Amino acid sequence: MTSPMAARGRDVRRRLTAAAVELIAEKGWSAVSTRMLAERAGVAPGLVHYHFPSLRALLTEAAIGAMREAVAGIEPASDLVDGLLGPLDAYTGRDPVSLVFVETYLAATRDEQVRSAISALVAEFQGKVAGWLADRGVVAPEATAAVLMATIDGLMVHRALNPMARTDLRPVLRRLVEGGAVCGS
Amino acid sequence: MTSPMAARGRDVRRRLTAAAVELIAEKGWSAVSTRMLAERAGVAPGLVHYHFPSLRALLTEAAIGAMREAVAGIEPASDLVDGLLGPLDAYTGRDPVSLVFVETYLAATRDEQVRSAISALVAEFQGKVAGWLADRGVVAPEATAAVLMATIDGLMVHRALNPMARTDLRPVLRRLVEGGAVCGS
DNA sequence: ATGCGCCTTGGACAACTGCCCAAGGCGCAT
DNA sequence: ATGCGCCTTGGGCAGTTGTCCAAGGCGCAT
Repeated sequence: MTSPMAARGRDVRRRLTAAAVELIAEKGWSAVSTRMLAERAGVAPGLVHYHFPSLRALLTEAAIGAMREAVAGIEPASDLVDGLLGPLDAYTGRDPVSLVFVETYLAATRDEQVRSAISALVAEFQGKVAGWLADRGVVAPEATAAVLMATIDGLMVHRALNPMARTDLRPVLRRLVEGGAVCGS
Repeated sequence: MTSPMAARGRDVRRRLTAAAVELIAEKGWSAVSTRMLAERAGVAPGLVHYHFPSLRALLTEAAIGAMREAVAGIEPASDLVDGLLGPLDAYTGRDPVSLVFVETYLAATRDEQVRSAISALVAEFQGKVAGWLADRGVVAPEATAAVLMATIDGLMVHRALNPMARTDLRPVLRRLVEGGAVCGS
């Protein structure tokens, strides 16, 4: 199906996007350079522009791929707060995934292509969460999902500044999803 | 008290920090250059390193000053959600203030000096909000304040991607501060 | 008018940037 | 062994970067 050379090419592509995710987190989106990328991926500098049309295209593809992957692993649990905070525990605000999320949010502000891609990703996941909330009888599931997602992203950012115990926060977050249902019923 | 020359010097300093805030928002923290800054401030390039020891020092001072100023204007209202969302209405996620906040959060990840300054600023304001919450009988005021601040910052970021009506979100946010008090009483 | 401080200018420096390209390597069919 | 495609290399290009610095300007006391 594929020649050994083509397989090697695909491997280089993968190594470059992996290096991009690392470096976006470490240095920041606009501080990542082609030569940095090549060195981290263990390839020659010229390869970056052979496999990708531009540096921006590489960063965009890498970041969106990483975000899509991170979000794909989240499934509805019986306890929604625990289910959503579980992944959050792994994301300290200083890990690559958290930082790539925030860096990409900011990049979206300055690049329409990134903005539309991220916007779609967030909207899709938010819709999924809204569905889970609706199943549980939470009122205003759409708005609640929007607030819940924003809170999680905000907590990731704030935790990088000032690590806080997730356990203390859990009962407060529960108000978001229970306040509308339990309290009113 | 001050000579005309010294006054001129102070004016240049102010123009440079103002330009820094604009450019951090427009281009991103690490994409701001000395010459960009000088041009925007209307001064010669060499002046940047006369008035500031380094580019990083200028960006840090400018960003922290802008954040301190933005936070200083927030006072407790009778309705806390309205009081905190009022300023949020002005911050669309694409205005200089919102972007400087997020950019500086990320810069704090890579610069210990920025991190400690921002951490103190956030902690101080969070403590103030926790006090307001405690006055209103909200349970777990500290944790609630932490979640509330994170939610507001998260909403700023998400609104830049996908503008959403603030009015729809307000009742959901109210659960955060009322769930603990009203529901239980 | 001489000297002192502070502010300002514009250019120099080496290092780095994104992007491009001639030259070569490799696997494979002919 | 010859040719074809894809992948790879390293260097070149023009432009930008942070930082520094000699030279000059200005207000003011002497």
